[in-house]
Amino acid sequence: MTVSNFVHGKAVRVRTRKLVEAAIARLNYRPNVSARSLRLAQEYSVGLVIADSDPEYLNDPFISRLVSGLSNYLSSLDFTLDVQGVAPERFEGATILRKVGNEALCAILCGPRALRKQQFDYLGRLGQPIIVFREIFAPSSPHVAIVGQDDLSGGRQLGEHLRERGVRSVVFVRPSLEWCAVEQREKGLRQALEGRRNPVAVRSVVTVSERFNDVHDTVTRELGRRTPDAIVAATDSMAAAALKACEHNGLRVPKDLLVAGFNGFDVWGYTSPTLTTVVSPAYELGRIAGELLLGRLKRGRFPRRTVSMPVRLQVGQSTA
Amino acid sequence: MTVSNFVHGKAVRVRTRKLVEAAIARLNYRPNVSARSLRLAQEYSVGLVIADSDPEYLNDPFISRLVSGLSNYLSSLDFTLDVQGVAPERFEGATILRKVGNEALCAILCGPRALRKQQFDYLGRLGQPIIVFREIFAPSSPHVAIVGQDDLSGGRQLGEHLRERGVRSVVFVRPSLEWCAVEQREKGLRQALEGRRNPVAVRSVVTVSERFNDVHDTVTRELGRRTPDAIVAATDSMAAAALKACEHNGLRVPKDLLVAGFNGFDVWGYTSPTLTTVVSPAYELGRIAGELLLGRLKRGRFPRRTVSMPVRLQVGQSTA
DNA sequence: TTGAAAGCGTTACCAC
DNA sequence: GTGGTAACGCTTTCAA
Repeated sequence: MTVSNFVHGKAVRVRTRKLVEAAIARLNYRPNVSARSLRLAQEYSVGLVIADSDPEYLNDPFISRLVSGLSNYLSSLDFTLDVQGVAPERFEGATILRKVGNEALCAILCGPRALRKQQFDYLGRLGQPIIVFREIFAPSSPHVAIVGQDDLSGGRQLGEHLRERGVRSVVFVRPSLEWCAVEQREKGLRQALEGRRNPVAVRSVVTVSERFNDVHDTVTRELGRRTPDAIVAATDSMAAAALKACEHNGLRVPKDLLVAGFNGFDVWGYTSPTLTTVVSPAYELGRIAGELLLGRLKRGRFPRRTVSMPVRLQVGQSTA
Repeated sequence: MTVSNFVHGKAVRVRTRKLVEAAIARLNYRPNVSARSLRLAQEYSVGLVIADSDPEYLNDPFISRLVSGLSNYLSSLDFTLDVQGVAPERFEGATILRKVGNEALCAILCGPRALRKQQFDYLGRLGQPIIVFREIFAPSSPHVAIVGQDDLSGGRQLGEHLRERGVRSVVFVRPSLEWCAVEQREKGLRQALEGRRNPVAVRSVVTVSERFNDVHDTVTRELGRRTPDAIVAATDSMAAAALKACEHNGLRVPKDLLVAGFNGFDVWGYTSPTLTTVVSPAYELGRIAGELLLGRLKRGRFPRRTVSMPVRLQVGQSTA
């Protein structure tokens, strides 16, 4: 009865249509997605698994922008986004991966490279279309594509900039939890600063977490040893904390030393002085992943297996 | 065959188990969630619809924390979170509401009160367990519960604080998009400042959006007219932009005027001076909503129909 | 301990 | 234009 109507606008006599509509209203009828999915073998949903030990994983401004971009694109095609954050150690057991309830998956990995590799290979074996964000491994399975940004170049751009500013020593501040993007940023930074005729010394300092207090404490301790010409932090939030630590230690930025970060979302503008940063197209990354994934579902293969978006140096007052 | 095994650890002969395990590995078998859901009439997933005209709706630090709290709690009970952001005008058409693919729903509403009321009533008619965040309407349907925080008290606390600081005129900066929380904050602020023997003048100023530049411009324009004793912004991000506008206009905070915001997540600490703010338990709100919703699914009713979490004034340098 | 059968709500197909 | 039937993959029940 309802069926005939719901064959999606098939020709129906006016009287019948009225009848059906009345019944729908009366019974408060809404189609059951599970039954539909089962019958059609389509799920209309994409899963997103985020390996992050921080329970507030969505606070990361990069991740929240990426998720917005992805979710909005999916929404526009009537797909839903199924999110789950999971501690890196418990990645493989994640419910979102164990059940086939999503037609496709996206993943954001972190942790030591070996662990990430393991997670990456595990994803490849699932046999579902999958997009992994910001990863360096080459897609091994045809089901897997990688969407990222050129963090290596970002690091280099910032390195070149500092070199032009005449910096002779740099401290790079990064969180203990390993992220592929951070590794690349550091690598690019070192390439621009160390490997030349006039090498600039780069020293890495690890903070317990990305939280304000941890970064603030670590940088304060570091400044107690010796004041570098510049501090580069893995993210703008961390750079903001470093800035505060400088202020707290009576150092003026950019007069006594320079400070810079990465991402360029909001934080860079809140601080005094405003931060020099490398702008990430996080929202775009999410949207592109959505496009690739739905294209893959429709046409059966990825047009490209890796996408790398450009990043852009944005000079602020902190390195002026 | 596989069935017997998957009756979830029912007694199985060792040889059979091995056989089944081998088959699972060989076929790369994963149970189909749709079929399972259909059979059991359970979905193992909760939907979250966020009415926000900003496509980057998840960037809002309140929302991202709330979603983290909700999603983590759901994860811990093997539930999934299905997110969709939708423009307030198109709320009722949202895919996430039209299909029964989630056992329960959460909603964050915004926009003019009348529109919100309409959305609220629409949700009540869906007949599914639903939690609405930060809303003032009383739950009409037994399916609906409300989880919020005491923004009215937050506004009052901040108002009292400013009064103690001897403030005589206050500008309240809020975004043009109406949020229930912002209304309450303003109301509380006015209660503390206006309705007394020595009333303090409160003037509301509306910004196009919550974005840095919009707030910065609006506040700069406002400062051109007359400098109030204090600026209170609807959120810390907006307060940070206001702070920058003051700085830009050669005004020193807190010497020339005071500035304060709401939420107390991160931004308050990035600025110079650090911001006075009212701390929101956003992560907790998400977690509590998860508890209520899953409790409701299990036991058939909400133990409470409204929950209101306390907020706390945190004094920073900007009103010292 | 194993397996056969029924049924969840939907859609595709095919008679009427 | 309409409606009956089968099948999607799973779990429950019950008989072997």
